[in-house]
Amino acid sequence: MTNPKCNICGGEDFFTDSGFFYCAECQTQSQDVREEVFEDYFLSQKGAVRTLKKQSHQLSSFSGSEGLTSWEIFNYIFKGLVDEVINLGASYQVKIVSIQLWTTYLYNLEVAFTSSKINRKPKLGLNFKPKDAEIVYGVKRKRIIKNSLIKPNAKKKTTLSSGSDSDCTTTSILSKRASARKAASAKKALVAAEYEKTLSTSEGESYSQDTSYQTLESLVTPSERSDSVKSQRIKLTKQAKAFLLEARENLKKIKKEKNKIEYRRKTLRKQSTNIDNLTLAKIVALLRLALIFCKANIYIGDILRWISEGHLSVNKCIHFIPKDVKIPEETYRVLDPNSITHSGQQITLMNLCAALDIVDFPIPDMPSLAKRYCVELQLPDDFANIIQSWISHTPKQLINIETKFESRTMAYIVILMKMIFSLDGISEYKLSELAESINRCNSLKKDDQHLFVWKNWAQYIECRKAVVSRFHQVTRQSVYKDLPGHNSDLFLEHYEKNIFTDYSEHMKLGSKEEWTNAVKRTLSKLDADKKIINEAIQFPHSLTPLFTYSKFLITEHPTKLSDQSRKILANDFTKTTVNFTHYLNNTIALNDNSIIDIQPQAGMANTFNLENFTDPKEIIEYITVNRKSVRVQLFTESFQNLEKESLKADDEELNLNEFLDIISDDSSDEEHEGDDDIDGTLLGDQEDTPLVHSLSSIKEKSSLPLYETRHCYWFCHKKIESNEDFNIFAANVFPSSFLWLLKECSRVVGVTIKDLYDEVMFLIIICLLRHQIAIKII
DNA sequence: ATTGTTAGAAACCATCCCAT
DNA sequence: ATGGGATGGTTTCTAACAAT
Repeated sequence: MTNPKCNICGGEDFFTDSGFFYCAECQTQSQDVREEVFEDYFLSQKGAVRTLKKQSHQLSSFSGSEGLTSWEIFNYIFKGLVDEVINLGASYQVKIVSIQLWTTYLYNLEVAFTSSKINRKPKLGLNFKPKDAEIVYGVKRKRIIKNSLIKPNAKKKTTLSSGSDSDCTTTSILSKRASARKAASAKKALVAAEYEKTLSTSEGESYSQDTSYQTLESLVTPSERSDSVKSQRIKLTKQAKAFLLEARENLKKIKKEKNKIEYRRKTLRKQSTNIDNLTLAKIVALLRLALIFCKANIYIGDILRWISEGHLSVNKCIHFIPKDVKIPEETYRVLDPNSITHSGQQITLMNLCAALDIVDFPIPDMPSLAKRYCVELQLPDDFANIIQSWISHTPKQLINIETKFESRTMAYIVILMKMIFSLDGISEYKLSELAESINRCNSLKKDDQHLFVWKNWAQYIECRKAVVSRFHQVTRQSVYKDLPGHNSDLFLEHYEKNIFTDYSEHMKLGSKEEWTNAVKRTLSKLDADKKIINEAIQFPHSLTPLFTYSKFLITEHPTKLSDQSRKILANDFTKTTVNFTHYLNNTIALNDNSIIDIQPQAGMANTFNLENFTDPKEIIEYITVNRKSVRVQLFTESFQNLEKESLKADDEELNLNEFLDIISDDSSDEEHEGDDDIDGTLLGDQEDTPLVHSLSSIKEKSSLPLYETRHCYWFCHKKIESNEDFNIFAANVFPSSFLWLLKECSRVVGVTIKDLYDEVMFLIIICLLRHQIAIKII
């Protein structure tokens, strides 16, 4: 490689600080160098990495057979993922930002880029892999495992008695596994006397005799004379040392040997999820962080979906690593992709920011995300516009790194849907009828925009799910997870391509491989007789999966769809409008001079006003969710009015509870009035309205009610900790339409309905009430 | 005094290996 | 072969703190 030159002064010497490259001459930070180094770092592994990491060390005479350290393996993977995500539409900038994050992260781990002057060896964390220790410090793996920290007295005894290398007995706190096993057996053999003995010595003046303490402090690796490579001390990171020191103090206080073992086990276990412990999940979090900094319109949900669809090969990340490299089994552990989840990524992301001292970051473009969700859900354009302007009027201080942008954005959509349609299980269907009637009339006039019909839309969404999941395994899994699948072709095809990784080269056995092969054989056999119904269809990657896939199917494979589903999917709801009030105070003149009179009505939401549940305790029993009380409130005023009133009433923030009480009092009167009227008019009208497209049915002066649902907003506020409890609560309390919408929206985002509803509550309480941000609907 | 938030502990899950 | 241990991860509970 040719040495990069500084743009400013042409110097060729660079030093690193905190993962950034600076020209040695003029001290300017260099982006170019960074990039080149990145390429080298990533591409010519052997040379660049080791040079950067431990340039002048004798150990650099590695041969390929030595294997790679875990960092190098993750380096390949990270590089591979970054490339893939760029292919999927992210800007090239992601690569550059990735370098910065990666180097900073490694710097934090004290692995690389720690100093420009001295070439330090990578330090090891608590959960280091024996292979890393071997490569970097020449410590034999066996040796590490043999001399384990967890091992209690049994070990001490033997080492002490063996005498000679009592002070270089080692340790790795790390090989807990083997050691604990030994500890268990040692326990039996060992006995109380032994324990008394050590106790007395350790309580005594000198700890130096206690091997475990020594290990904690000196962390020396054994020198095996027979070794050609001179073994060295293993150096641990600051955090690791601090942890060990603390553990030492705490261990002093613990009397029983059994408890000591337990303590060691527990405290070490905690370290496994530490951000310092590099795992696949953290690589994905780094990738997401890079995307945030690049303002890419790619979010956790997209990454997870792409992973499951195979566009991001996290599931088979082994392919990123050169064929001839043998991966130690311990490293395989941390390559397990199965446990990467949305909430976990969110937490990891926050931890990562904390670890890297990231406090400032660009705010994602939530309006465009909202637009995207609206496209995916095929919501009307004017609906999307309202959402976008609403979001852009939300105060920025409500957003920080902990914000779950995706859920938050979707929460706006849920709330607005609820304001318009009330979603109490009744109003939305009444509105659908009204809309259909109006549409029927308008269809004669060409230019008029059609109204959004809730129930048709719901039908469309359901149909789309069903159709796509016939051909797309991932969709099938996410949508009909609980239903038994009956398309083994689809499953096998997906499995072959995206899930199965051949571990046999790297892993001992086994059992998993045999098992999966057996299942695959069986499945293949099942289908052998049948003729193949669906050839595998390759779907394009997309940020709006269901929308894109359904369009893809319609255009590319129309013959595979039934007429009816084609018809339903042909609907275009984005061109409809939710502007019901447009028709308010208007009458629609029909061709034959008959007239539909639209009468505004009070909202219908009171039908779900929990009259049945006025006493919170009843609810608790009813929904069998225990613990805290349920607070349910009902709104019947528009938010605009709320704002004015509350501003008038008090300059300071109004107590939320009082506020709610006032409102609900006001509400009850109005509602009841409206209720009766509505039922009367509506039923009468409904009977007369045939499904057929017929004007004659609409008599002169017939009237249709228009429900101004936004004047009548309800919500339930309940703090429920666990997902399961929340599901029970939701199933019992929420109207079915609302629950359905919640489920759909949360699926689009990729979170649980509880996560989404938490954000909905946050928006309502914090944004709307406390900050008094009114939304003007329509 | 009561409530809401929060970090951290504990419980739980799935996977794999090894010693028995 | 089999159960127990280690591991990385997720979810739920809890106790301490903060805010009313």
